Amino acid sequence: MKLLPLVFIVGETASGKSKLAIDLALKFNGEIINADSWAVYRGFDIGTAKPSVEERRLVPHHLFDVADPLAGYSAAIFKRMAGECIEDIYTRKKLPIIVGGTGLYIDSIIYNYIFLPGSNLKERSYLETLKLDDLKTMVNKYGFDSTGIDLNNKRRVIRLIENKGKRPQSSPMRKNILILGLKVDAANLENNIKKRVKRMLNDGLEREVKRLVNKYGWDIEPMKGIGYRQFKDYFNGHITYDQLRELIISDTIKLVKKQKTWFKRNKSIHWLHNSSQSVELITTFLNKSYI
RNA sequence: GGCGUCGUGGCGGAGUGGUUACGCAGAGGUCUGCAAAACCUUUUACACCGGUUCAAUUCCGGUCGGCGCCU
Repeated sequence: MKLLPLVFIVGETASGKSKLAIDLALKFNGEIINADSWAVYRGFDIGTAKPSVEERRLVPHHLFDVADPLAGYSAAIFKRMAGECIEDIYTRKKLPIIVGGTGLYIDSIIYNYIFLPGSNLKERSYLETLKLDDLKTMVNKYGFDSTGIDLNNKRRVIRLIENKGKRPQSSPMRKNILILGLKVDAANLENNIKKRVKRMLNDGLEREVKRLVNKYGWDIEPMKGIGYRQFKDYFNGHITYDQLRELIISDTIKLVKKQKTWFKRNKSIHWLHNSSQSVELITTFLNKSYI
């Protein structure tokens, strides 16, 4: 059985993925699936640069606002939901376009990751209280195979214990996919990020953060994101508004570097330099596929 | 002008007569239920000149610069 065609648009923050996705969805009768780990949270709108109401009216957008900030989210949940969306879009004879900058989420679909069961909250919070050395001792005691596990990384060791030594699975790259990558050169990127952050602040990011903090406090996971956590010091008076803005900008640049590192290793990405290229690539791709 | 004090890599900040402290930033990388996370590797220095010493960033003298006090 041949898999139906699937298009990905990946790349770093502020590279223009969302806009390209809308253009392509309009042109190729597509629907957009979000693969950004922060835009899934309800209420986290401005800081995550979610598409506007008008944009969402133009093209169906999926997997935005699907997570309760208190409940959290994960790559495994994303993979399941995205799978459902993809099937759903196929039944409508439309083209799914997965768009996002979270490498792990993208890979979970490309390589069909089979995640192991989630963690037990009680066990997790207990394991988190232990020191890394104790966790390692535990691994040895139970005889779990730690080959390939980063034993300096507490989270990985905890996962190994939770999984009782079992390892997750993956498959070779999914067939019949097209991965488009958006890249911006360093000088422009920094400029884009500066503009983007200024825009967010003008659009009322401060109000949004204030509202979210009042509702959830600082400790929930999505509050630790860029454009949110930096406000804590600002509200406390430890930094000025200018410092706040610069901090958000530099943290965004750091994020972009990590995103680049992730996508660099996927040799199947077609890196684009202009949007017309993407139209040609998809046209060719769809001619070889069938819906 | 005199006395004292300080002068460490992009920034912050230890320390020593003879193995690069360290943190941040920078560079590279890992990545399967927190991934905008977590973790790993790594570049850059001891203001300048002279002296003592087998050996000086570390001791001594001077120069320059910062800071403080005094006249």
